[in-house]
Amino acid sequence: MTFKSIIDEIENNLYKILNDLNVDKIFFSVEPAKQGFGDVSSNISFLLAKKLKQSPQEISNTLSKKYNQFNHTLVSKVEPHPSGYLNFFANWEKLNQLILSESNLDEFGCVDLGKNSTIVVEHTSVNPNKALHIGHIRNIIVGDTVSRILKKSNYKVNVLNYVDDSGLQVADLLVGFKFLGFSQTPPKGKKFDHYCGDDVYVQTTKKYEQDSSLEDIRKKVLEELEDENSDTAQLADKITGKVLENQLETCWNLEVNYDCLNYESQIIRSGLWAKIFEKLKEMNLITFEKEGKNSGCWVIPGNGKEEDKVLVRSNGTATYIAKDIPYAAWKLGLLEDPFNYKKYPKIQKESQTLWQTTLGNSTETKQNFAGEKVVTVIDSRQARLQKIITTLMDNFKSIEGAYVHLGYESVTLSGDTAKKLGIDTDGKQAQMSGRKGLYVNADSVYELLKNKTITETKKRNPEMSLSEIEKIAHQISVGTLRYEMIKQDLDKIITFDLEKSLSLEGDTAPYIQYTHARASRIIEKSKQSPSLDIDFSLLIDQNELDLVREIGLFDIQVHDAGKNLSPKVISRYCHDLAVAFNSFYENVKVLEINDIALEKARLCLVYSFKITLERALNLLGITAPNKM
RNA sequence: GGGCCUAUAGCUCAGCAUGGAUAGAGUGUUGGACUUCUAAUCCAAUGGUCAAGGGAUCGAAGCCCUUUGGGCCCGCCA
Repeated sequence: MTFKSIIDEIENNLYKILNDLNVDKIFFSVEPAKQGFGDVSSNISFLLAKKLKQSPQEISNTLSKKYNQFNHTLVSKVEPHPSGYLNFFANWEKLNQLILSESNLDEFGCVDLGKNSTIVVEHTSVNPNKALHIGHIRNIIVGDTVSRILKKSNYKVNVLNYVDDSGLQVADLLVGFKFLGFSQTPPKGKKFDHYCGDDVYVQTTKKYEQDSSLEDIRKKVLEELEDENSDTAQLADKITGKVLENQLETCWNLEVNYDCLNYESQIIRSGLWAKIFEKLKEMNLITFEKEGKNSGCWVIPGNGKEEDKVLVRSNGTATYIAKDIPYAAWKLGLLEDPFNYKKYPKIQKESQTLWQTTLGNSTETKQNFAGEKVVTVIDSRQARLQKIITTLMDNFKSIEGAYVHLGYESVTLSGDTAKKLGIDTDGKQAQMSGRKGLYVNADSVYELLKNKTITETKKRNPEMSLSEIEKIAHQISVGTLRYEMIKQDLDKIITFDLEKSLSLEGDTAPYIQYTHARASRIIEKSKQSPSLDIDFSLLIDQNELDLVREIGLFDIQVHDAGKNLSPKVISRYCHDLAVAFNSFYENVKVLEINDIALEKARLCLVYSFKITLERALNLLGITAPNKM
């Protein structure tokens, strides 16, 4: 049991008291208290004030007296506060034991939101024509972190990456290679994805402005892409395959894995669209326009003042959104699966198998990556389209809310950083643009961070081997980048600045990782080994109790994060844990205190902190070194 | 014109879902703490008409309405 046990005990008893007083059920709060107001607080008296025609303070008085008549093992004192709040003080000897014991279990922090059901998380989904930039990284890290939190919340999670390998952006790349004479070999030392994005794509799109005849070529290339046997499609497969591999390397380096890759080209060739189209017609969800501006088109009628959305053009071809509908339905398992599955040839971290769809034969057994629920991570500029898909899916599937669009605001570049990249915005932040070449590559951010952290680590550990320094620097760099991407709410724009965003101090991953290193060193240096066979009543210092309490809040935070699909909840929790530990570290000595029993008790607490922080950081995809 | 998001300390952000106590962090500035379990740390000072106005409430940063500033979206492009 965790801190939640004392909350549950109080809640139960308060309900019993209400019953005694013959008061209707009300929903009061019982929450961890603010600093200086005991350990747990309830607002129950405010809510009763009107009903009982008494002041909150009087009610708190009554309730605190009554509370003592009920069974309570975890509460040592109830105190009515003059403000009206009812404050509870914990029996820390018991709570210490409960929380510290529980924290040693592997399943500590697990909650049961999913009831072992299956959920799909789709994220990344970048056109395979360029390297990943810092904006894509927000999507990837949000998606990966949410996946990890959902796993901890007892969902079986299938992580998908949709590869847009047949759109305009790919066609543009092919125009560059086939007609503008770009070599298929990048300059020495440059990754192929960087070369495609930085050079071929940017320069090709620039040429469109100068030479309008290229537009026809582009159109032709796009058409040829549809025929999988054409030379163009074969070349596209080769090039997008290489870019995709480079992109995946970037993701894997950031500790992000996937379960399956879905290719847009295959969705199109699979015939899923025709099936969904029939279904939409049968269910009367779309209409054929006989007049007006959309004459001759199949449209999804807009709600109220919303514009109708064209699904099938008057020439019979399907629009962009028409590719997303079958994919959404496929993810929810609403369609017969037309795909076979084969293994992606490269190995992911922890040797997790990465599958990919194929329309050809496969010797592998059929896989199933559909879920009862689906979370699609796409930035909120696509909110309108996603809303249409969500509504359609609600019509298809009986469980309401089965399809969720998890939106987030974009990453922009600070005025300074944009200027460094050659665009003067008058100090204002700037939207990134792949076409204009205005972006910061994820790989280069990682490299910058790594060089910085190598220098810092060397400074502090001059005797350390280079390989060890590299390993630590990697952990800190990945941590820093990942933490930056999720520490604020999804609806806040992240303004990325090459200087400021790479800080290693303050509310950053290294701050948190550092507390882990401190804890590790204490454990390493102690002659005792951490154990639960200790006298729990020895932990009485406020700094100790605050730390125990913070550890005990883990499952409550996971529940919050999982329920609201909110990664930042966990990043804040990690930060709070670290703050509590630093405060403990400054004020409470563990080693050389000439009291073995006390050292053992504190060591148990330090160990408990260390493994809880590791588990919480693991939800963020961050590992903490033992030394740094 | 319609829709979505946003406004809290000089700057970057928590808190808002579920209204209640003294509105919290980081950063910045100023000062202090390393012969100590690692100073990527800690402590102190500084800093707020919670965008503005109205409403409902015993009580609003939070709920409702209006206004304003900022961002994004609204193609038979993807």
